[in-house]
Amino acid sequence: MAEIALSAEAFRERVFGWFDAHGRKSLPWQHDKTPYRVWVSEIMLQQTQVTTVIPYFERFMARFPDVRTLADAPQDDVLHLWTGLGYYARARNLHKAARVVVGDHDGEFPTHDLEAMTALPGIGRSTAGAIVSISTGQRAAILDGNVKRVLARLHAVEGWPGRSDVLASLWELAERYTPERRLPEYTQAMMDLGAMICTRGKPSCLLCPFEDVCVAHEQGDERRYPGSKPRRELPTRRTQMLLLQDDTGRVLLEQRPPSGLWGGLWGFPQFDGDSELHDWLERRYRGSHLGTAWQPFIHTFTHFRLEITPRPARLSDRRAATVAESNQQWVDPAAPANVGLAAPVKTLLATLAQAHALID
DNA sequence: AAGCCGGGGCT
DNA sequence: AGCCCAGGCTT
Repeated sequence: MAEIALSAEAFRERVFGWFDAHGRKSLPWQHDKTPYRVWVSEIMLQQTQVTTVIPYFERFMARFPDVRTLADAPQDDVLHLWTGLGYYARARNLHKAARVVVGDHDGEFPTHDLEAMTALPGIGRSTAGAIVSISTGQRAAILDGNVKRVLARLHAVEGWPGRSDVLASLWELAERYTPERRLPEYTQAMMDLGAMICTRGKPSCLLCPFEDVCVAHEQGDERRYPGSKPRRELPTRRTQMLLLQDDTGRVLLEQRPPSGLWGGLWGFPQFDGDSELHDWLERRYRGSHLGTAWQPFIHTFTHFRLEITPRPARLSDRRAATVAESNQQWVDPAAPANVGLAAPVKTLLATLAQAHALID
């Protein structure tokens, strides 16, 4: 992490200056900022964008105007108003937490006690900080996705925030900058900066109050921060592709199912293993001669690697080639019909066209 | 530490 | 068609 040429106090002053001029001040949960309303909004906003949340929040408040109403309601009613928002554990936890607040805290959120707040189902460290700072003005830090992005770029914090050391650095910065006054404004401002200026893809650095001190901006590489999740090693699947030729050199293609991998494209008959291949060949093209397998090769997708073993084979019976089902066709490898071909299939056809004479 | 939850918006 | 989003919980 790099330090910046700006004191914590100077940082706050710029945050407030920017918020007063440009921050959001009229979202539905920004008036009547009771712990209850702020809580519901924060839970709804977890992993969910503001514009999506607004109508849900309005309906929820109309039906459950306070924590006791919510606690008294059947869970089905709560889930009903959550339908379409996703992450339904949020709704179940919300309902549970309402009952805890009513049962254990006399209907009042324990906003004087961050630990008691985080003990409520569905409220972690950041959400607790948001509820407390926004609804009571007490000093409490937040570190949601927006603030992570702002701070990671400002200080060029390396690494993926899923790592505990990176997260600890970001929390340290969050705590450092959190002011003593105007907590509701500060908290909202930091989230607004992340959502409106320091956006993930194309940040508006020209409009940012920290354009002159931001280390990521100085590096000209804002998108490098926060570090992205390290890609897991891709799993490898294996498949065999049957290159079945008739005695004129034409090869059999089948159309794949309309959806899924290579949906609707044409490819060679594919098999997971030898026995499936043998069974199929025996049943459909009895007496065909299966040649020596070609060298397997790898085709990479976004989410897995496919090891393809080409299996050349030759029809014994010339008449079989004249019979093709509707999802099959015999094509000349040198001039395949004008249909969609998956990349490795296209490659194999080209190879086949060249190596034609070698296949027996 | 990693997987999971989920619909919607964005590129 | 992925990737990401005002995270937190479970394993």
